[in-house]
Amino acid sequence: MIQTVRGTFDILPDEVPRWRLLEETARTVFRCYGYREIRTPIFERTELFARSVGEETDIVAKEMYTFTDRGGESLSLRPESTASVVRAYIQHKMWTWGSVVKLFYLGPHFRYERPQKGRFRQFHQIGAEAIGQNDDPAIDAELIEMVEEYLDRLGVLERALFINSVGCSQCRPAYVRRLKETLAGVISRMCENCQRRYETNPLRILDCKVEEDQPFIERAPALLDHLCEACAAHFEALRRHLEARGIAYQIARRLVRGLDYYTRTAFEITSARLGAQNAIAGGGRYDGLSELLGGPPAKGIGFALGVERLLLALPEDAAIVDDAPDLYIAYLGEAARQEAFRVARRLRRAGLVVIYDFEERKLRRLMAQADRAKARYALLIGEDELAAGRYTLRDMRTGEQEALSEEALLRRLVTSRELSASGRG
RNA sequence: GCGAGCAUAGCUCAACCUGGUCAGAGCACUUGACUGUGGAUCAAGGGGUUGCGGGUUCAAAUCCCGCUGCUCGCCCCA
Repeated sequence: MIQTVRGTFDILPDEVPRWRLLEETARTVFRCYGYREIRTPIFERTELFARSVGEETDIVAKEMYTFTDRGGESLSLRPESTASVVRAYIQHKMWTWGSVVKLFYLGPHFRYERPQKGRFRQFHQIGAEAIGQNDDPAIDAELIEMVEEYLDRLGVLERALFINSVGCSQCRPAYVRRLKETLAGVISRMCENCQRRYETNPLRILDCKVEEDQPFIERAPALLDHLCEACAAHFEALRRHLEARGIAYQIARRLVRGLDYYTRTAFEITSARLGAQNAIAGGGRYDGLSELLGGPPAKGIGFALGVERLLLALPEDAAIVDDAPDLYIAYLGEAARQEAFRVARRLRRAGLVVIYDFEERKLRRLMAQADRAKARYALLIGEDELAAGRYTLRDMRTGEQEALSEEALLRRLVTSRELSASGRG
């Protein structure tokens, strides 16, 4: 039997409503903040990710699905989307669109990782980017507010917002040197991972969770205390903006981001309901990424959110069955069968969800089918109905039945559908 | 890349430790009790080379080895 590839899965019809809820709520909320949807290709030139995400990062070094196409070009399935969006910003000269361009995206992304709870090889992200000449911290605060608003609307509980600043090209290199100097004498006593990070990505040492390493990390200088004046002012302003907006946050002095392009603002939203992979959303500022990709100077901030993880943190009752049929037609006999097909077509044209069985069965079985399909109404067409020119409509909730002409039937069903639609809100 | 756990009917599981009555149950499915009326009840039925391969044994779902897959954790990240 051929099965789904490791780390991938089918989203079956029963689960699709939950996915649609997340996607449609995102579109609704982000649009209110002036963000517009962009759809970039699923694969790009490998170079795009190598230059933006960073050659040395795990994502690029060992997690990308990279292949050579028939033209000999190295391409990669996207492991994230910020690089693509910035590429599009440059390619389509979006700086001419206005001072800050706000875009959002959603779709599948790919990383070759060992699957576990909340982590897959094909996974889905929803994200947004604000790119332009302006790096006003109010833009950062608004973006964070938007994510919080989105999660509030979905009812995601047990979550926390952490913020930090990772500095800029002015202050971070000096800090990293200072960090390495501080740890130089003790690094040999720290865990293997930290020894490796010391060489590849010293900032990540701050993230280490090994108990024995904590005393060393506690004594290490914090990036927040070594920001340049401009970065420090930016971070203070961000805090004031968040407070003015009534958004509760915690400062996580050890929060760093894994991708090379991040600068200044870094934030993360976690949920206690997830497991080891407890980050639902993460993001930050990436001033200078445009230049890195050969574009004009530009500032930017964005975030990405893991759909599979968000699903884990969603309330149980968020699943809504939105495709229950309006009508199940139970016909008896060949003549009634033809009549059923004709009536169904007319009702479907009016937007009603109409189903029937293709097999002849006893009426008892047909009614059971209607019940199981959760149809709102059942329509009976048999010899009596054909002779009278009126169909028997049964309300599956109350069991009440009445004989209706085709016109009356259409009116009744359309009205019923409108009522239930407005009732659901 | 590393570590641990688990693979029995469509689904959830039992039998495995202490090898040996045909591998069972619930749910789901089909049919009937109920000739044109659903949800309940009762009955009958279909569906498994116990993940794959090898070994031990008179005998393997059960014990041993290998492989594959899944899950969780490390790592990394959303």
